[in-house]
Amino acid sequence: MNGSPDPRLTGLAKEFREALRLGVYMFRRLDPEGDLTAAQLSLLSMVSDGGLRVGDIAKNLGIKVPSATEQIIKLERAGLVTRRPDPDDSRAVQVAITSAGTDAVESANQRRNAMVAELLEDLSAQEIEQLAAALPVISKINSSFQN
Amino acid sequence: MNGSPDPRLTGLAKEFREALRLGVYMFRRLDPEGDLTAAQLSLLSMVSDGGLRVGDIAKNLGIKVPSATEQIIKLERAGLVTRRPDPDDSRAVQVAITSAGTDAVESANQRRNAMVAELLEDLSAQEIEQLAAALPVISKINSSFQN
DNA sequence: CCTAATAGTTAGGGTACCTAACAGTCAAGC
DNA sequence: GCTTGACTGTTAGGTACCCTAACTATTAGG
Repeated sequence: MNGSPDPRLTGLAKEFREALRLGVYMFRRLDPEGDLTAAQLSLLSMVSDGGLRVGDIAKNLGIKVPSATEQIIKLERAGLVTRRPDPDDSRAVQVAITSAGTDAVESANQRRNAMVAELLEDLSAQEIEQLAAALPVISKINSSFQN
Repeated sequence: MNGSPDPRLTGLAKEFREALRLGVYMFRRLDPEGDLTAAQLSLLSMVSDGGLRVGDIAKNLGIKVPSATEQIIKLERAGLVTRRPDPDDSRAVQVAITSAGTDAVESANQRRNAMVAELLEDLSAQEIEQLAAALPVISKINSSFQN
């Protein structure tokens, strides 16, 4: 917005970007084979709490609508979600999870969470505290970036 | 290593995975157009402190050797790195940054750091503290995952 | 030497994004 | 009521970045 960056913030920004980069690789390697991909799991988790429209899914995932459509069609072909026109607005499409989808999310999340939990076991109590405290901050930064 | 996950860690693991997912999208969207891509910048930053072999680059980036070769060739074509056989081992290839590469890293980092710094400006002092404290923990988790 | 291990490259393939162009539906104003 | 413009998705075509498998070249051990 303005043009005068605080030098201290710039240093933190650099570290933060480095952590993000590491996170990208970590996230990628968290993908067990023969399972849902990370992108599919993210989408499926999102609709598991209730049906959503394609546009909302795209917005929440931070991707464009055509990319969301593509993923949704794949999941539909796999029998994990259903697509039907929104009764209130025939332009829109409601995406809902199937019971097979629920099962898939369940087991995929469980497996990945176990993988991560195992990594967290090596942390000290203080480190766990520090990590837990920072996660909401990261979410906040992300949502302010959505604009 | 064992089979009894601490339920508290599992909860944190879930939140952490979600933060990672957000981080992935954030990192990607940090890519200004007409600039280096995130992957290219990561690689280029890595060799900017001194020449490295292809295999080392791949290992540090957490990708396979052919993927590294591909990126390196692109960067070479763009005049940002040079490739030459390692004098001590003709099988190996030394990758070094050029002055144009150094300039590109410099400006790309500066631009991205400024973007992130701007996001950080919206945080409270406490949130900044919390974020700063967690970054080393994230790095630690990542390096323990490399194994 | 000859064989096994090591370092990269090439070839072929897949996922997940993107923009641009399109079709269908809704809503507002004349 | 019909047209116009805004909105919701889908289709088409393209790109970035990663992978495995197969190959070449070099090194090192027996």
